[in-house]
Amino acid sequence: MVSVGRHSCCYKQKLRKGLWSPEEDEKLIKHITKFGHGCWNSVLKLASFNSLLISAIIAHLPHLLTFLVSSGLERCGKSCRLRWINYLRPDLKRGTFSQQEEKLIIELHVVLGNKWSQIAAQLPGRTDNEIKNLWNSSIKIHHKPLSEVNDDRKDPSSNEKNSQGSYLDEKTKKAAAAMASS
DNA sequence: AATTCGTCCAACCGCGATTAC
DNA sequence: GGTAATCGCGGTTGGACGAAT
Repeated sequence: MVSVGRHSCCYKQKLRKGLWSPEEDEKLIKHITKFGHGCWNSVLKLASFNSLLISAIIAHLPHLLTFLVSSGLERCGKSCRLRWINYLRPDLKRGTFSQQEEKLIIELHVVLGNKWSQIAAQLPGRTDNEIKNLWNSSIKIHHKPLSEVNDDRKDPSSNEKNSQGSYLDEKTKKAAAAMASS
């Protein structure tokens, strides 16, 4: 079985790697707006198809060559998926995490461990990658037992601990526990 | 002003799970 | 049922950038 860590298409074709350019972002957004984001490999396949179509057209329109070729998305589906999820999705919040969000992450981590995608599911507008980065860069270093964290971060204006000494509401806690057990 | 160091974050890699043929 | 392709996740890396020297 071929290792799929790096898609076979990435070996067969000379696909781009590294940082995304604004043009590539625009191309990906356009594609997803048009075709949706259910099948990530279609991004590449359709982009390739478009390239073929475009090639036929530009054979007669040489002056359009530069623009049309540059519009091809030479990325594998996996890379496109990641870019969309972590950066281009319209519902992303971006910006710094609030104290409330940090507390929630810490508490969810106690229940879920390194299940970043499940933690991210409890934080609308945040990605698993963002949360993972936050954890690895700051929270992990200063991580203390939850009781100490609560003492340190107590903010009377916004958050009241519930009866369990937790900032998680019961609904969220139940959801987290259910996910952890399943 | 130049260099080194540390931090942050976007993106890649490898793997397991799932789906398609 | 077996194999290949695809998806999604978590771990890790590398580069950009600011702070310190």
